[in-house]
Amino acid sequence: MLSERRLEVLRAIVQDYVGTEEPVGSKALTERHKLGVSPATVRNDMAVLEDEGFIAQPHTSAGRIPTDKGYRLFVDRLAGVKPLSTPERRAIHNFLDGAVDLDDVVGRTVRLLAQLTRQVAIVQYPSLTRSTVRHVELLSLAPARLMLVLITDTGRVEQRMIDCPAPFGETSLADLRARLNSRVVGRRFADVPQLVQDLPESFESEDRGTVSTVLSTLLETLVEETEERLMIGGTSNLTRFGHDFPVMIRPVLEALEEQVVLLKLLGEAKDSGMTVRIGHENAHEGLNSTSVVAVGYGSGDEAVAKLGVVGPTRMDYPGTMGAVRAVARYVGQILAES
Amino acid sequence: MLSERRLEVLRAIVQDYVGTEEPVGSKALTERHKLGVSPATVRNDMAVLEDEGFIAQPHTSAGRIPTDKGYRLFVDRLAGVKPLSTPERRAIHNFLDGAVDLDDVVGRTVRLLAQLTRQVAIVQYPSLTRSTVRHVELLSLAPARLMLVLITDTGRVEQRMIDCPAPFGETSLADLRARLNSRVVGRRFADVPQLVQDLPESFESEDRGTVSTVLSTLLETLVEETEERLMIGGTSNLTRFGHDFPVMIRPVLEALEEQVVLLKLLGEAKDSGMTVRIGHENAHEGLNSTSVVAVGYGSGDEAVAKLGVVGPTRMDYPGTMGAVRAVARYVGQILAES
DNA sequence: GCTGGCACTCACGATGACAGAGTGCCAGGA
DNA sequence: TCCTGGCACTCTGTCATCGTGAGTGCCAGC
Repeated sequence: MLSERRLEVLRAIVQDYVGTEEPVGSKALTERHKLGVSPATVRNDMAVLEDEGFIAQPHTSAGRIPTDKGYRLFVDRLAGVKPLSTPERRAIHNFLDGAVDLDDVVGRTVRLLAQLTRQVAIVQYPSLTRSTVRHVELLSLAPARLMLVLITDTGRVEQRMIDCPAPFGETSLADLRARLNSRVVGRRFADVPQLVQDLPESFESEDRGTVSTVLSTLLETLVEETEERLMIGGTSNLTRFGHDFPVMIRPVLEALEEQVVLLKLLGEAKDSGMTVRIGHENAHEGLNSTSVVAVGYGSGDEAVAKLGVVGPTRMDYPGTMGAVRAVARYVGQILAES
Repeated sequence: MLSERRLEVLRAIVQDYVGTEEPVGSKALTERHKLGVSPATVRNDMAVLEDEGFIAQPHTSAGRIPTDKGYRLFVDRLAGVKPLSTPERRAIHNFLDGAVDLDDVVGRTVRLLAQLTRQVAIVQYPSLTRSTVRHVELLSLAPARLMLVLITDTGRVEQRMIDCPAPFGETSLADLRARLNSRVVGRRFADVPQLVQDLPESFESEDRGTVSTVLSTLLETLVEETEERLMIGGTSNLTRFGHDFPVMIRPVLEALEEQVVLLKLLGEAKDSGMTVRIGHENAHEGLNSTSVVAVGYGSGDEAVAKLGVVGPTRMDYPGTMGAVRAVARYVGQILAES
């Protein structure tokens, strides 16, 4: 259907439009790109591309702009991932190497990503359930008050207060702590529920209530959707959205404030490989005029969480994808070292 | 200088302008408010108010709008703090009571405040240094790897990884943990440095290095400016900023992304009582056209942190102040209970 | 299947007229 | 001394008009 040249025309339109933010016409195209044909020919090609739904006119007698479908084709077939420049690569290292703490890593990553892509960055904390248990700690804060601390191999630390049904002695506490750890350390959090199921049975009846309470708090902490956390940054980049920006920006800001929406957004991304969702491909209505580029990251082969950026559909896809991928890889490395 | 009636005129101007977002003229004023005088008289009063710098004209033959100085006078002498309605009060309770966790409390507070005031909300986590030590925990994650966990009476939990210079035995660990806690529990974090100063001396020389490392990590965690954390929300309310909003919004978004700026902003607020900073009274340039309403909150008399909102200078001061104060009080209560 | 030419469309900017809101000032009255 | 009504003036915002230019679609010819 689409000859090589027509694809070339589409690519040129996307590139020009991303650069100039203005509808691009046939004449300008032939001037800026060596297509080897006349404007009239390009016009014919454009008419075809428009029929097929890849480009559109804001109004008669204006240039064309790519549609979501056009960007989709561009991303899938016409563009690669642009590798970062050496200075950019170095910037990533410099910026992330100073982190002292998982919060710090995530915070720096968000800022870095926002800066590199000049868009809104979202970084999910390593998911508990997909991580491995490094340690589980139980502290006694008051006679009938415990604190449960979960530590993952990715450096994430989660804590919960527990009000015990009955006072819990130091010996019982040490006992529970030891048994708990011997069962779960080194295992995946997702498997923890099974591994601790029968634990209350092995305790004296007076302690059994407390042990059950502790375990149920532990399990609650692991519930997906609840345990997910994320950080967001670079919202001021939304101001570069375009001329029609007052209209566009509000729903986007609103969507970005809803953790649930963002988590769903990242959740829709594939577990492996990069996911690009363009305009209306995003389920959330407020994000219908944005594109999301997301990718999983992790210390090993498996992704423990995702990160990505949100920007106007009119974005530099190759560059953005390159930055997102590079950052994700390096964050993975850092987590592996910690 | 300023007669009672002139102040009344200023109040009317502020109220109308806040409501309509449009310069207010003498005729409209006399119609909407029972000033008991004619437009011409109001015009004369306005001329005086303008001479004194309380109001200004965007251009000749337009109505007047209050200046920063005008708002200042309004806040100081013409308006009180508007108490919340019962439904609003109830909403605060309902919204905050479900929190399970300090993160949760802070998160809910931010959302609540943003919703009540329809502005950008900022909530600082309880400062470590101003809180009291509830517990200090040391965990051994690997032979030469410790985790330090600090727990405050306000429910804040902070953790740090520590790489020890030498392996550290379980006995030494228990010893250090016990001595540390016996010295600091119940004391203010600010006093901790003095209290632990001489601790390394009482340890065997082989452990002394590790003990020092632990202590220095502990002290680093307490450094002001570093230990401060905060959460922000309601940025989508910036879209209600006004017509000239594309220009205004960018610097504000940028400022809001800089934790340092925000911390300084809250830091400028008085420790007790409510602080209102109007327009140019804010040191940060990007916030020159915003006002900040901030107040300290705490579980007792003393403030452990601050919270507040950022909005256009053209804001409903009495209402905003009422909401900020009410939320701060209730958050204080919640912290005291936890 | 490509090209040049041509008529047509439409957004955008400049211009000018006009209405409306608001002001400042002044002279007269309480 | 202070308030008021009246009046001339200023300025913005809006609307209609018009010309320009970019861009299109179509067609006939190569």
